[in-house]
Amino acid sequence: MLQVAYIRQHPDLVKKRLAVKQFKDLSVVDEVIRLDEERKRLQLEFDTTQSKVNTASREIGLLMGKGQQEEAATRKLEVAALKTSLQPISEQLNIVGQQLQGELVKLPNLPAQDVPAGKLPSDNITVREGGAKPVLPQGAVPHWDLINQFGIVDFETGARITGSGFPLYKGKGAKLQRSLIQYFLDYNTAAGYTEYLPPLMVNEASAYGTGQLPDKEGQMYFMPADNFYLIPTAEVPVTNIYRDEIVKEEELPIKMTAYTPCFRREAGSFGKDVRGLNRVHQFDKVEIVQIVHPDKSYAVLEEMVNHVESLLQSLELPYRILKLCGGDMSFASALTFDFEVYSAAQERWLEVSSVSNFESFQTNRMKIRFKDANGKMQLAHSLNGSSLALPRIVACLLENNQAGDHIDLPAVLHPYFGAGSLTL
RNA sequence: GGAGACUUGUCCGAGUGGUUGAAGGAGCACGCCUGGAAAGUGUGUAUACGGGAAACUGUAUCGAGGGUUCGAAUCCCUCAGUCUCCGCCA
Repeated sequence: MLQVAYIRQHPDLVKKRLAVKQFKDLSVVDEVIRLDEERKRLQLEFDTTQSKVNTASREIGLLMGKGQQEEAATRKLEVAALKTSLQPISEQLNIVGQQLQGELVKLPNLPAQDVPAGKLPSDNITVREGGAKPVLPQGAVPHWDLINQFGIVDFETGARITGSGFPLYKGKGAKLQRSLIQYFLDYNTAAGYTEYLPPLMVNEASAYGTGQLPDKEGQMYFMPADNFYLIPTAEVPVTNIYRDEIVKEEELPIKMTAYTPCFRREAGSFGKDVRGLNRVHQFDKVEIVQIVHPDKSYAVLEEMVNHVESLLQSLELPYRILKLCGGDMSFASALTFDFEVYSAAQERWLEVSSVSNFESFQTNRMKIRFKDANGKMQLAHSLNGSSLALPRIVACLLENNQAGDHIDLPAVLHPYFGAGSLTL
């Protein structure tokens, strides 16, 4: 959530930046400013009247202490009158406060200065590429065929147990998942991230904190009996670890990593985009999250990008890093880098990670703050990234390394998988 | 699932209707003391939203939300959470 004070001070700048993010309804900004002024007016009125009530009440106490009952009774009437006049003010103040909040949550985060303008994924800028696209053997097939050949993921049975998009990993397929998770977590903890295993369901306040609510509730699975949401990413529970906390400045940066399954409803997709492991309702992911000093967040973003890049390099997959344009970025992000790996048999790029700086957008909602050197309260900045989402990594590993009767695995995975290749 | 206890500031902990934003302690900051440090000692130390050039000042906040009252951390109701005992259970 943007800070009202900032909007008030820089309305034109805010509008300009929102336009980069393809946010059309700029009247929201004016409405926020108007409601904020209205709120201040009412607040002042409420405070002055309440102040009179408080003073009178104190005096009544003193009078009664002195046994001057009659005078006390007179003053009570006075207070009653004040309170009657206070009622509509307080109601109005509440309404205006809610309206202001309602408008405020409509505004996405402002994109950073160097976010490219543009609406579509094609407007994203390729920052760099790495790894070489493999030359596949004759008769190479996409991963959904390999999965069947090797008997490692069973979509039909998963669909029977739950529904489509809920893969059932089996045998070496299940072990490959476990190997990847373990490797990713080890890689992250070696870089100083603290490992967490968080709850997989969150309450409303947590979903609101990271920006999933109020806007995108349709993307999450919801359990009405208990008012819980299944997490779409570990980002939600992990970032919320510090919700409503005032941390010590020297505790920053806080680096956290977690493996969780992720649940996404993702209605409305079809065709080859969703074939096989390309897009599923439940998948495994290892996430990294940092809570940092505002002055450092862009340096940390770069550090996280490098971290994920090295991880991809270690998997020996061809990849590219994109700087997302304003129109393709998420609601809460100020700057995002997407990582895609090249799926050689499908001949397409698949997104496997998204690393973002949210600046104070999430921490403002969650009230994650620290006291700076001057003793001033400041919002921390939050960042997160995938390292990595598994299904598409698996798709690429399978497709790019297929060798007839087996699939070669990158060296880093051998100790985890207990073998150098996946065989029939 | 049943019964009970509890939820106060960064932390511990007092406080059952009237200057209580909240005693006391710890921690932290600054100063004194010291060759330096520890100990000792003095002072300060919540957040949000307002007003004010500033000094300063108003309002709210003692798990959350309602209520009673001129006045609530203190009384009542609802909800959430923590702990203990019993039951059940991987």
